[in-house]
Amino acid sequence: MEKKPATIKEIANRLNVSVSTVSRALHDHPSIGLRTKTQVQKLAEELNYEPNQAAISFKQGKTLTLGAILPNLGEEYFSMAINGIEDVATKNNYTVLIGQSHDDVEREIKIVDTMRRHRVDGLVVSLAKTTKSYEHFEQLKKYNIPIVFFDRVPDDTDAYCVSCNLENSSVELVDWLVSKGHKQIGFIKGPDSIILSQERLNGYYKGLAKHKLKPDKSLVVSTDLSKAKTTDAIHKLLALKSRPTAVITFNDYVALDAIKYSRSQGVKINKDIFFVSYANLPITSYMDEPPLVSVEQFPYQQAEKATEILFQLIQNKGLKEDIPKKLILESKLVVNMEVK
Amino acid sequence: MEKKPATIKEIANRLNVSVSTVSRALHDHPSIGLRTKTQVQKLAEELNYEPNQAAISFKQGKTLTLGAILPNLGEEYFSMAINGIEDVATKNNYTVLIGQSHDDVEREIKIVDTMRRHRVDGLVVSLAKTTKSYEHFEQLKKYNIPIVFFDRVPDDTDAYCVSCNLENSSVELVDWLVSKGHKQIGFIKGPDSIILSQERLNGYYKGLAKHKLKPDKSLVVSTDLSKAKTTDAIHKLLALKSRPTAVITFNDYVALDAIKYSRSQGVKINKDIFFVSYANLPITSYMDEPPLVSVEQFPYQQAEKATEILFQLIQNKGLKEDIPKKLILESKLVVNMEVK
DNA sequence: TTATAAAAAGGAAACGATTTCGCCTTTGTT
DNA sequence: AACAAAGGCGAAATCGTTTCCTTTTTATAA
Repeated sequence: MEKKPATIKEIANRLNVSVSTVSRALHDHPSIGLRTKTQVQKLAEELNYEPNQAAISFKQGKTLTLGAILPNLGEEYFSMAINGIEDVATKNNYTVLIGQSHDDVEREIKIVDTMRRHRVDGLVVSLAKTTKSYEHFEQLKKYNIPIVFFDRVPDDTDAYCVSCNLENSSVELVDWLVSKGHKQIGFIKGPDSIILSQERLNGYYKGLAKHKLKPDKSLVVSTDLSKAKTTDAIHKLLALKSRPTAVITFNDYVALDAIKYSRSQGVKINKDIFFVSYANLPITSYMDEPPLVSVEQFPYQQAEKATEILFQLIQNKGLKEDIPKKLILESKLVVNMEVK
Repeated sequence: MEKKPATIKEIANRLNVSVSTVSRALHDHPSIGLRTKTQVQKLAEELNYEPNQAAISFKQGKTLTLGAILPNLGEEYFSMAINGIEDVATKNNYTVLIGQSHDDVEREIKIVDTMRRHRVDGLVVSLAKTTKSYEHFEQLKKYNIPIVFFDRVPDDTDAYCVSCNLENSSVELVDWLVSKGHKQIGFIKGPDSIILSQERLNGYYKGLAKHKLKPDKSLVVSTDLSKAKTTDAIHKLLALKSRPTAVITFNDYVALDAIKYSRSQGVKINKDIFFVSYANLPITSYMDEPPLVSVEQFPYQQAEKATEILFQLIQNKGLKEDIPKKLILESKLVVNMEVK
């Protein structure tokens, strides 16, 4: 019971052949005779032989391991994303090493370090919301470890990124609200460090312009995504003399916090004030008063695409010219049918 | 830019010392003189030397990698658990290889295989709900890969397990309901393959007995945790001539599905029927009508403990006698304060 | 000084698998 | 019958580190 796993050497000894023969036999190499081949394979089976992945990784300089660095798996958005990563990895016979930054740059840096030491073959990353400098990722180039970012992508033209275009659907969000008769549309903005915060805002302004509504600074408030700041933000909107009749929130979590606070202030949700949002998370289906409309950002697909691109990078160690640096998926407006 | 990472050999050559000296210098070995030591360390710094983890893993037969096999990270319960695993792993300088079974045994088996090939040093596992045979885990003993299960643990006296005692709090759940005047208490049971399903039920019966309420088979219905089956289950309860005034559900997700369906049937939640549950997930805090009481099962702590035990097993390759096979944490009744 | 111990450093094997090169048999061709 | 081609296999290098065992150098005591 305490015996070590069988090695090629052992098989070789027992059969009185060389290790090279065993290795080749196990790989179905043409230069090994049928007799020896079957003999070897049979014994390997019997001895329960498993190639030592660590040895192979070492020899080949490939670990068959991918790193995934995400802000927080507790957010459904990212747990959906990890599924995309895992699925593609599995298809390619890879495993996934995980690291959560918990939206903390320091932690992110440490994780990158660990991943590098473990010599992962590549990295799929969604940035912490506080990440502003990308040095820790730059380093990896020296080690030839390719990276693909998704969703929370860096502001770096040279990086491979997969993200969702939110501007168009932000405009559509305004379209939809206007079509329902709204003229005072509030906007809860996310942190500037997240690039897509700006994209959402741009769409919002474009949408207003499209409908000849003039933008009103007081209708735009910010949150760092914490419950406290979100509450502050919605509080400001509620306190306005001309209260908005609809509010676009950064994402579903922000929407939920905002909705909760609003309700506590006696606001009738989706009546006095309509809430619309981004992400379209499954958990909102459990809500009694979910955001009426949410922009689906396809986290699974984003992560899936990102991982596929990563594999291209891993394989095409040479010609990377034909791999697009920026892949932009289109987001999609989803109207919650159950409501109304 | 295309140069390979620096190796010990390179450092040795440049300084005209042997590789063994470099290796020892980097490890602060006493038999290396201060002069050489600092020289080596300085050059290592300059060359940006990083030990090749793959080589070390290979040499030492340790990968500094842990496997975590969980049903589904999309469930908040397990994403909280993975945090516990990751935190302990990080503290021990380990990384976590992840695998989601998605509650499918076949997938679970494949993941175990992959993990074994990658020669993880140990495994933290929460079983798929359909897992009934544990052969795929048994095998790992041959490879000396220790396993610790948590929450969804096997029915195997020989396995290391960390779980929560739910019987006591199930009794308390009944206590609480009875104290609120309930006499007709429904129970939505989970699948038998999950051991804790039975424990919950036992507690329920004990609780009834304690208060001299006689058990009524028709008040106990089952779900496989899918939305459809849960809906079936709650439907049966609602159809009873003597409807329950309170329902104990398998977990928060089941509660949410049941609540949703009940509401659609015109039931006034936590008025006509009170819902209580297990898990106490953060997402329920977003609900307007969450389960009134939920049994906190401390997923983070369970996973944390499990991982700590795993490290003991990894380290004490010899004397495992003093490590408890079954660690049982106590669950805790949490009354949702915001409601009522 | 010399003998001897302690300190510092080097040599080399080992870990498990892959792979290049080359050797020795067959077998086939003319 | 002679020689080439191909089939089947082995030896050895290699990947980067660690570690046991020597060897050399330096310091200390006799």
